[in-house]
Amino acid sequence: MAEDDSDLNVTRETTSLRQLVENRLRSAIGSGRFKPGQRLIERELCEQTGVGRTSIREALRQLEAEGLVTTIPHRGPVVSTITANEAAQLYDLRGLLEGYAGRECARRRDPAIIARLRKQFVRMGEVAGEQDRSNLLAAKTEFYAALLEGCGNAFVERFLKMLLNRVTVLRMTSMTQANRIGNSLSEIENILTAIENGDEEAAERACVLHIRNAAKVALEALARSE
Amino acid sequence: MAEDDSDLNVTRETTSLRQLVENRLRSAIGSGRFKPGQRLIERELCEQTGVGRTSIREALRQLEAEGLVTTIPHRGPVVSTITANEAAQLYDLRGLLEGYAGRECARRRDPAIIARLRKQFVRMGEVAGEQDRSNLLAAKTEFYAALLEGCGNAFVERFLKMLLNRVTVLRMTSMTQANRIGNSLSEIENILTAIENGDEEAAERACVLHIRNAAKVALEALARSE
DNA sequence: GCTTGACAGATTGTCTGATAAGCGGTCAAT
DNA sequence: ATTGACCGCTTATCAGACAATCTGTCAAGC
Repeated sequence: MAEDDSDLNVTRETTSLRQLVENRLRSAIGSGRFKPGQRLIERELCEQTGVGRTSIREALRQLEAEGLVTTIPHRGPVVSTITANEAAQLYDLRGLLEGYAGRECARRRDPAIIARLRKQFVRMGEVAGEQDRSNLLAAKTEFYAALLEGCGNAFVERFLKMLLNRVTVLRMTSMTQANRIGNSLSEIENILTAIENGDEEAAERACVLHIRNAAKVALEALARSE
Repeated sequence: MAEDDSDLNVTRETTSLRQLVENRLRSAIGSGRFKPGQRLIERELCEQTGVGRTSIREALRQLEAEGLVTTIPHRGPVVSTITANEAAQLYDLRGLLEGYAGRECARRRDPAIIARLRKQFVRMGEVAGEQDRSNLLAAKTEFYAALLEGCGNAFVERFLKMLLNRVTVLRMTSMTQANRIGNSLSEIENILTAIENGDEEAAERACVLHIRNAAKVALEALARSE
């Protein structure tokens, strides 16, 4: 267990092609470059990425397992769509898991995690006024990442990451992040202070409330768009 | 929505080969035919299943995404092992999710689900005395399946299925199902009656308690085996 | 004896090309 | 308007090939 900070751990960046493709596709879907419902034709992906069909197909299988794409037999993969009903379930579960994560963060009070959370919160405040929302979104993403890692449960972390990917796609469907993102700042502050104070109950409640509010906005927008 | 029970919905049996392979491998792992830590060599799997490498590999990618196998670069896939620490996290999350499932079952009180639960519970009682535990295990599996479906949340259902698969592998690691399975009958009865009564709190508590007890036994056995 | 370096075998990672099968749309015939 | 045959597109799956890389071994050197 002799791990000092002089990190010799060389994690090779040369990941497998499949892995790269997987990440590329994931972010392409998350960013809206591939829209929900859109067909993803293997041959086209081959041309666009420059890799063989093998790697494309295997990457697609993983995304399929994550629920990000749905494969229709003999028709091919499409970017997963989501119904209002499923979206509600998604947010329900997210609330449950993120509540757990918040609670655990508050219980553990890992200084490193808290520092990361606070840093991102501060950054959110700084960039909240900007026209371009991408900085704010980035800070928020980082905040969540810290929250997930902080809960100390790899399974929760993994599942929440999956759910977040799906939520991102949902945003693409219903085009609803701009207004909401500002309002949620105070909610996030509540989460942060509860964690800093080690108040498990409050942290859980704050997380759940935060997700509930997000869910409300998203579901309304989704209903409107149908 | 005119769906009567004369079900014309012909869902093709002829699933894809990849799907079949995936299920085969999953159950081979779940049944202990492939043991944790064991290497799974593609070519051997090809010979054993009689399908090409493509299908094998794609099936492996899905199992990898589920966490059931771990692929070591340029070395190949192995059946995932699990540390005591991870196992504790696994059970924590399972408690959380199954608690939710129990609560939701109690809230919804779907008669069809309740009937299934009760049926399996009765069956458990009938076969509890048998020397061969497989009937009991089957009933328990069915009971869980009904509980998961009954919660009405596809995401919860899916995640819990993943976790259950991992737990099954864990059993293979620590060889500990025989004694426990009998003791849990009364716990299961508590779950069932709480759901039948529509008592959400009690259902959640009963589920969580059930998992906690299961976790304790499993973790002790796991610790002993290390 | 222990470390180092080189070598060989095993296995995956990836590509290519080929064939069969299934889905969806078109279009003529009834 | 419905039916049925036809056709193109795309996947599903296979076989074979080659490079990259991991692992273990074994001899050489200190």
